[in-house]
Amino acid sequence: MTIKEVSETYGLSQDTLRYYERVGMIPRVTRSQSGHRNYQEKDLAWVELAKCLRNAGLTVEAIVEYVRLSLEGDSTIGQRYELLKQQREGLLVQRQQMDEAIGRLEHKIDMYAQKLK
Amino acid sequence: MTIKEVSETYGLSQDTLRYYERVGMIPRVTRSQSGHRNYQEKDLAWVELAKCLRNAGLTVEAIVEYVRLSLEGDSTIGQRYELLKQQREGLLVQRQQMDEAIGRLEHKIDMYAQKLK
DNA sequence: CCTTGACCTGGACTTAGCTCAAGATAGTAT
DNA sequence: ATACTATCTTGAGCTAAGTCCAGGTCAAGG
Repeated sequence: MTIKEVSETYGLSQDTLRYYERVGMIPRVTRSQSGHRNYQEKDLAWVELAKCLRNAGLTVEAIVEYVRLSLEGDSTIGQRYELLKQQREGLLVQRQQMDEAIGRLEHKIDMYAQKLK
Repeated sequence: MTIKEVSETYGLSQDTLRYYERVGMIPRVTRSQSGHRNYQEKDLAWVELAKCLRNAGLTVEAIVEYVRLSLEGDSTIGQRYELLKQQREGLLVQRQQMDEAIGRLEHKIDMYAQKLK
């Protein structure tokens, strides 16, 4: 799969895909002999994971660290476990705050709806 | 309440509190005759709202717009209604993505826990 | 072959949201 | 009064996460 196709498939710009790779948010993508990226299944899986985690709010730094550990092999499983647990905690807090804000917005929306009647 | 106290109460730095006011994320705070901020109940309520919405991920821009409309009076209720509904949609999408990522993290965490046994 | 449109790399630029610094004024304790 | 701490304003600086650009290579249709 070319970078253009990946870009269209995942809704990430080509620049962003290159950036993700450059900073190590995904491992080095498979290339053709001439150097053009040719995404394989495994590359796509990394892209998908990176996109999912970024969307949820993980920092680039955290994802880079996770990928780095993953590439280092089984000796880092403990570290990856800790890292993911920590990130999950962050997301749970974040979700809590979000729910609070949503509740608040909902309440105000109802009030305004009343007034508008 | 002085800016220092507000800062400690809400966990926002004094600089951030001034910044929020400067950009219009909260209305101008009550001052003493000498010009020092002296937060009243209503000022605190704005601070609290701003903090809650920012924590949830609303942009400064959106909050500024909401505050601007609020200060303009009842004629803007319709616009505020629309604005809040839109922001709520954004948060719901965001929460969806977060839930997906949390699920994914959970799954990986379980896998690692298995391997670590 | 040759042109035209994708792709490459490296580095500069941008945007959002703070955060820090400087220089001046105010409040408070001795 | 003196000294020390808290606040004030204005404006510059910083970090994260892209985004854009220049100058060069590659590939596919005619």
